[in-house]
Formats: sequence, structure tokens, C-alpha cells
Amino acid sequence: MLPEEKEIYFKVAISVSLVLFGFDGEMLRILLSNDTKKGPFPGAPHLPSVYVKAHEGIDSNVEKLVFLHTQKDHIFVEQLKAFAKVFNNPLGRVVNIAYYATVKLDDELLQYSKERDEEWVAYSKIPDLAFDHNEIIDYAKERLKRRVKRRPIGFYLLPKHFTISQLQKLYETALNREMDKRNFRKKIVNSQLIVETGLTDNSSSRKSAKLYKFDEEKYQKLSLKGYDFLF
Amino acid sequence: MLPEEKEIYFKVAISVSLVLFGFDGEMLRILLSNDTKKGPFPGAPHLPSVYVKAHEGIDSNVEKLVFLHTQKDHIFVEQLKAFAKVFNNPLGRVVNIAYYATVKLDDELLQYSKERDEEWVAYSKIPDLAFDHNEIIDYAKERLKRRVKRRPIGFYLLPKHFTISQLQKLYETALNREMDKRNFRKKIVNSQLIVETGLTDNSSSRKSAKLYKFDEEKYQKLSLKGYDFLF
DNA sequence: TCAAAAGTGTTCTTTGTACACCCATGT
DNA sequence: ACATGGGTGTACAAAGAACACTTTTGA
Repeated sequence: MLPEEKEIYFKVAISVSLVLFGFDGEMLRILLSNDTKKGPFPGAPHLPSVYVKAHEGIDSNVEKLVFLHTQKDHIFVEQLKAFAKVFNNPLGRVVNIAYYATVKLDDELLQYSKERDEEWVAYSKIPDLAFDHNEIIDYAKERLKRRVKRRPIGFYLLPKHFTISQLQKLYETALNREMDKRNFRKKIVNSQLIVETGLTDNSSSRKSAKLYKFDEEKYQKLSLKGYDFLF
Repeated sequence: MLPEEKEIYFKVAISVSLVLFGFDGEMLRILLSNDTKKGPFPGAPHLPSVYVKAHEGIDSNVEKLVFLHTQKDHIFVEQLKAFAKVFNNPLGRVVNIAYYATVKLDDELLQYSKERDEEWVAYSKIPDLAFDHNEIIDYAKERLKRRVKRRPIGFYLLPKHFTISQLQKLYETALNREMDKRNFRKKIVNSQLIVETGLTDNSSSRKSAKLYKFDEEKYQKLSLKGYDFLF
């Protein structure tokens, strides 16, 4: 590239979009913003996004974006890929780098999102979105499906203490199929990824259910050696 | 973003880098360019790359880049992810979108690359590269490992007709471990992904080996339904 | 004649899958 | 008393892993 050509190249903007998966104990949901008043897609919901200033780091922007929408730290975040169709954005050429993250969807967060006029939409009922955000979500779902099969990232979506039924529901939503209760428990227990807490939950049934927590140490080992959690 | 802020954002360039995997019948190799005479990494080899003009499509640039370095069409190409550390490139902020592709490494291509002062370096002996290209290659290797396990993309790396031993060597290099001959053959034959051609190869051994080809129709079916080729 | 790669089966272990009933308790 | 979700075991099928010898033929 010659110096005088720089202006042909250096006139692109970076944006970051976030597919935030939340699990409310019943189903997976994705966070959508509704604040588009004008622009090319007025009124259309869209993924939480931010433009990145040319001199700023991407990762710090992603972190900020995640915190802004979750109020939580230590969230699982991973890049999906760059989406960079030419006419995505009427402001000019924008490279949109898409990330996904997983979060425990508790009442506090639901309340917070509501105040911000953001909505946790059911995984299976995503409406038409602005830009190419539907495509990004489809891509994110596929990634989640694969990840959930091979690594125990599902645990990031659950509260600290959870029942095996909740865990199973999470897997069923993510993988979009039903599973056998006994086989599921067998596999999870064999994996030794969860340990009993001694506590019980009786909010969702007559008989109370054992609460488990996730064995972090075991998880670290299994994550490293390319773990197989094949459902 | 306000109109007057546009200049804070729209001053980034896009580049595309390519991790080109080639298999020569013995081992996997990656193509590196050596033409860096000046700049921040003088003399350091680097991945084949190109800057993308702000108004151009990414995909067409990737296609062109692949063709430029392989002289072949219908190559398997997939995006890895965007690499966008702030000070990657002294010209200014550059978002480098990395792709990988797989190609049959025949004599013709070896000759062509040689003329272009490019080198097919052994998969396990990658030198220090310019920019963050080593990081990109590590990422690409991991992706190849996963892909090769789940989808028959290995076939894109082989000549039209190949022996089972060649196929096994390819898997062994990609996955970096040895495999049992009998179990390998059993699995491959059971998969019904390859068919005998009736031809034989006697270049690499005393006893001649059967040449197989890859059953495209079967492949299409298996690729769609999220195939498991677990080695 | 021997070195080098081709080709071939069996056994055992592990993992997956299908399947049905009793339990505790809040209403 | 009954509806709701919690919890448990067994038998069969499929897939993976370990393992050793014979064949062909160019040098």
C-alpha cells in the first residue's frame, strides 16, 4: 500500500454486536434492544451493539458492552466472527465483529433490562431485526449448540445452585430436542462435574429437588483436555 | 454516533489473511510469503494477506487471494475470526479478518509457489512470523483439528484419487497423534464416504495400494446432518 | 532374501439408548 | 386423593480400542 492510497483503505468503522444468551430456569432467551428511533431500520429491535473508536481496543469495548447489559463480571464471552457486508450500514463501511456471551438470567437482571427498554426474547421466537442481526443470531445459536455439546459452558447460564432438571431443560432448549431423564442424570453424574450442595429447592414441584453446584476444579481439567460431553 | 464524530470511527482498514493448508501426501504444510522487505517486520515471513478497499466486498477479496496463491477454484474456505489488536499494524488501525483454506498440494502448485518466492512450511515447524500471524496459525490449527474430526473436510486436501494410508497420514498430522491402521480403515470404510476407483498406486511401496475416491453425494448428505467422524 | 508398506478380524470395554414405575408433598 | 415433578436400574446395541500376522514386490 502506498502512502497516498491510505485514504482508500482507512475509512472503515468497527462495531461490536453481542448475542447475549440468558437462561431463566425454563428457557433460553436472547437480549434485544428497542431504542432504534431513526436510521435505516426505525423501530426494529437489534442486538446490543457499540461502535469502536479507531484507537480503542476491541476487548475492552466488548467487556464494557457486556457489563452495560448484564451488570455482571466474569461472564463467558467468545467471538463469533466478523460480519462485513458492504452495505450493512448507511453511515459507511462497518465491520461488525459479533460476540456471544452467556448469563444467568435472574430477577434482578430482568428488572434492569426492563428499565433500559430491552427485552429478553425467547430463543425460538426471535423477531425480524435490524441490519443482519438475524443472521448473526442464527450463527450464534449454532455455535452455542456445538459448545454446549463439547464443553460445560451450560453451567455459566445457571444460578450457582441448580437442580438437574434445570440443567436438563437448558440442554434441551439449546439443542432443541428432548432427552431421557435417566440417561441425562447418568451422564451428568458420571461426568463428576457437579456436586451436591446438601440444599434443596421446592419452588417448582411438590417433592423438593436436590440442588447441585458445579465443580470448578473438575471443569478446568476437562475444559483443557478437549472434553466430550456429547448429548 | 453524531455526524461530526464520524472521523473518530471511520478510520480503520480491513485486511484479510489466509492460512492455507496443503497436504503433500506426507504431511500438512502452510503457505508463507517472504516478500517483506521493509516495514515493522523486515524479512519476517507472513501469511498471504491483502488490504481490502473500503468499498469492496470481503468475500470477493478472499476469493481473489485464494486464487492468487493456489491457481485453483472451488477451494474450501472458511472465516476463522477477526484479529484486531490496536497496534498490530503501524500504518494505522487494521482489522485483520483471518480465513483458512485447504488445498491439494501437487507438484504444479509447489512449482508455482516457488516462483512466487513463497514457501510451504511444515505444519509442525512454523517459524516466527510478522504481526500476530503465529497466533492466527495456532487458532487455525485448532479449527482444522475440530473440523477434521466432525466433517470430512480432509478430503479437500487430497488428490482426486488417494490411498487409505495417505488419508490416515493426513488425519495423523492434523490431529497430531498416531492411529491404528485397522481401526482407521474400519471406520473409513463403514462411513461409506470413499469408493474404490479400481486403480492402484505403486509409487510409495512395493506392494501396490488401492486408490479410492471420495463419494461426493454421500458427503453432501453427511455434511448437512452434522456428521460425526470422531477420531 | 529382505525391507517396506498393504491389507485383514476378533475380543473386550465403554458408551449410548430405550424403557416404566414409585416417591414426596402441596393443593 | 390426586396431580406434579423428583428420583431410580436394567438390558440391549453400537462404537471404540487393543492387538499380530500374511502378502506383495522392488532393490
